[in-house]
Amino acid sequence: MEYNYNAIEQKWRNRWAERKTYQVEQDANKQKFYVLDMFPYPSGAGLHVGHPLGYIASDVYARYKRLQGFNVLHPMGYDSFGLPAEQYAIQTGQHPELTTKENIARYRDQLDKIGFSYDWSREVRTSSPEYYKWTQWIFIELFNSWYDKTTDKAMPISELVATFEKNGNANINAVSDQEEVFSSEEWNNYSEEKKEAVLQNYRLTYLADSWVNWCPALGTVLANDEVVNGVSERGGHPVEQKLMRQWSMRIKAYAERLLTGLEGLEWTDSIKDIQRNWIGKSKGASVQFQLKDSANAIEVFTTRPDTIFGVSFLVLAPEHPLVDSITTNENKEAVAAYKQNAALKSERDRQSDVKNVTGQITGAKAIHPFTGAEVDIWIADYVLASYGTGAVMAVPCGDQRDWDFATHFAIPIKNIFEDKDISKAAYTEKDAVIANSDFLSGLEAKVAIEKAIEAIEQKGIGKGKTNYRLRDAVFSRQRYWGEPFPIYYKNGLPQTIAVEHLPIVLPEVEKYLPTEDGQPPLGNATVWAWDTVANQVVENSKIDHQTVFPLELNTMPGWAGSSWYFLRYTDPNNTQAFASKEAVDYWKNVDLYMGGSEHATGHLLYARFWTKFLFDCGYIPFDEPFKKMINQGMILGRSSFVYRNEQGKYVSKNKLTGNETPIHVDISLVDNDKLDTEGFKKWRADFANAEFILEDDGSYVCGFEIEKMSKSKYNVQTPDELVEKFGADTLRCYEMFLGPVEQAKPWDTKGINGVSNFLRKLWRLFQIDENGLAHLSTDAPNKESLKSLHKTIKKVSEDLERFSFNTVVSNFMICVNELTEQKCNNKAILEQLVVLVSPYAPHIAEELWEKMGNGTTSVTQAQFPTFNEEFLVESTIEYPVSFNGKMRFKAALSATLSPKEVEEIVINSPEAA
RNA sequence: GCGGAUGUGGUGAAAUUGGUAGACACGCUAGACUUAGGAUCUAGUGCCGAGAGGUGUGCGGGUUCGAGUCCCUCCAUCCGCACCA
Repeated sequence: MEYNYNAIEQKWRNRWAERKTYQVEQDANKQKFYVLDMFPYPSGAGLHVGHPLGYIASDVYARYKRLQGFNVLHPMGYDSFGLPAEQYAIQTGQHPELTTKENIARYRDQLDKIGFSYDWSREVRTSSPEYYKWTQWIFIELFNSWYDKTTDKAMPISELVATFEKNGNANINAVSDQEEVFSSEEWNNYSEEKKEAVLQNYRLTYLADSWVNWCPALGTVLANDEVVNGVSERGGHPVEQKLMRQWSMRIKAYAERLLTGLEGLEWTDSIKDIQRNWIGKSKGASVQFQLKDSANAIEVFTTRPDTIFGVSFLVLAPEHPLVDSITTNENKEAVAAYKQNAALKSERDRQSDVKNVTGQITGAKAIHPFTGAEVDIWIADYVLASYGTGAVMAVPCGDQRDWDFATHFAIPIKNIFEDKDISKAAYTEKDAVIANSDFLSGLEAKVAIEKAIEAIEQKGIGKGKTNYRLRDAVFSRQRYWGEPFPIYYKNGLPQTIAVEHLPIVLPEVEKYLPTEDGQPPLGNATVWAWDTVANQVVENSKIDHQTVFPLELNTMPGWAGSSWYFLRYTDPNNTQAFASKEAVDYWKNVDLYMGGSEHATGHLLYARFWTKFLFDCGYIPFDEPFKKMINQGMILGRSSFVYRNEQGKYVSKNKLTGNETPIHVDISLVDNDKLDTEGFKKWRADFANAEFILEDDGSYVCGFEIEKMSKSKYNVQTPDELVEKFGADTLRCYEMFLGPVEQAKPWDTKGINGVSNFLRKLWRLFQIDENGLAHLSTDAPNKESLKSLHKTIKKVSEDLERFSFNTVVSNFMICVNELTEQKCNNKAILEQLVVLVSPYAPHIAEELWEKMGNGTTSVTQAQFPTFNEEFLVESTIEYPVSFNGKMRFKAALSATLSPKEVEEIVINSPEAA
């Protein structure tokens, strides 16, 4: 009987659903294993062949772990808040919820066809109120917490308030923006507004006026990771700096723990490095420079306190708060002009202008703390207001930027390094011996740094300090399709809404655009006020600022819901908590996380932050969300092009003259680079009367390019057609066979026949007759077949353990080829082979499993075969190696021996003795 | 500029610890069979050479009995960061 994959796959899809084969429950007797895919945003384009690559790999692994007896949690859901649905709503008026639902249905349909072993009873959607209720709850928890540096964890804000009432804030060691020190009396006499303003400096999520990345085209602010090269990540629109009152997350509080936590993670070095880089820790010192004509001092941050005797001027960021007050009269105009110029420059201009040295002297002078010399104070936009203290001590001999600046403005450069030439460039290595530096002279830089910090601290003008480049993350978005904040405003002060009244459900609006006076889209809602008596959302008209108050108009960013979703899967329908204690204690964190590396500085950092926070609060027993991560590479599309010339004719590739414009053409109209010209004419109205300049053989040859798959490039390969044509099992094996999952590669179906053949050969081994019966031998298996099988078991388990998904398929092929050649139809052998193959090709495995007489059980309940070395040993070859004039024997390292075994053979060889 | 990764046939790629480089598959060549198929089977296929043989993992060195693998220099490609003091 032929291998009819369509019928078989249909049959098992239904059975799995009926039997709830992949539903898992907590089971204290079984060890858990949590395999998770990054959940997708359900876009209108549907799933393309790139999506399933990671999903298939993780599904293979989940199935493998299940066969090993683990209780495997393998869920799926949707990151369903997002921009495209909202933009579609703006254009068409269709509610984003509707669009999202339709897209999810399509995704689900596509996913089901590929045979994933997801437990769909645990599906989560970030846009469902039952889910975002708990996103809102976490927000409130953050609002009600502050970071205590002494205990190095988040603590309840109520304890902080209690301390303020008793002792003021003098002994509080917090991560905060609070600079003012107050006593308990002062605190107790503060107004409510003042108290809240102070608390905002401590809360882990807070409202503050801050410089944010404002994207006028998108009409919203963006987090740093959403801005790439000065333009928005989505859409590539320009981004400018704007001072706005926004919610922020005090992620900086976790900078050090986010850094050290990386060490224990099995992530790739490159992702860890990207995060390290993003956090950007640097050690150094802060030093105060007293102003000559004022009581004020300028605090600078430096990583090279050892070079302090090389300071020849100070530079402030143009936005530095002291600039205006210190500038001398004769420089006022020039400084103001420089400041204005700097403010007008966009991020992008500033970046492209790096090589251009600019600056302006303020006329003010500071006193060098050790030499007492007067040093000029400049402003320049190479100093960033948002890093360190917004001021630097310039050491031109040791810093290239300072050197460039000094050279440009003809400022004398003092050399404080022994035997180093600084006439052409600064000497920036940390290996020089310091000279001309009083008590630091003669010391090596490393020693000098410590000595300098000591001296600075002794003088009381600064201290050793660590700085992080990581900024607090802006948490407000001026959008409709996101989580509403559980916040209302009383006298302008933010108030939280108690968890029992959550969720605060997204209100209906007539327009999804911002309001005319620039308010976020929720400003269009007419039922968007909070009644503190009835504890519900009521009409805006009822706002009286006594019992009914306005609600927050911003919504949360896309990363809010995705920062904790892995926790929700452990207990997705809980209405009393984000997840029960028992559930998170049992399932714990994700053992294997599969997803793209593009989330390195976004989702992956924020999820780690929230996990650490929830850990601090005692809600979860771990402080890292994802233990092991694999980053699947992007599958690229192969776009096809037609070329239109100036006369409007379409020119075939080999007839091009160079003056034609390439136009993307739908890849479904192209076969083997040849265009279906009739189909092309029908494709779009403007091509209906297309005229062609063809090849000599009368065909039209298209050009191609490897690009990211996207709807607009008409190069999207959906998995559906391949499932239809070859079957899901073939698609699964083929995607794994393509190469290492981590690697980006263009999609290409050339090799799919080979994989398809493999499954057919596997089918044929079972000699299934016209009545669908397998003809297998129950005799004792022969040695040769046992060897083939066990060689494969060994290889496959080793390869799966090291996540080498592609080589596994090759080993299956070798095994099937060998068994075919051996004419093996032994039941005991083939049964184990079926189990072995089932993670890759679950449908055919189930069918064969059934045909072997295991009708009542599923192959998913089988045991993963164990490797028995006794079937392999005789396959080793020994060969002589000439070594130091003696002859020795060493075993050839065929795949069948472990290093230990090889060692033994070397020792036991008579010649070696 | 800094940090990370990668570099192997016509193609996708294997080679886990330094031990027969190119497994497995695509493609290609020749043949067999046929109900002519995107079917199956057989043989061949790194490069040079008729052959014996030589040569070969981005370039150039080094360590080693032995290097795709370890070390150094350089080159190329990709990714991340980028006036971060």
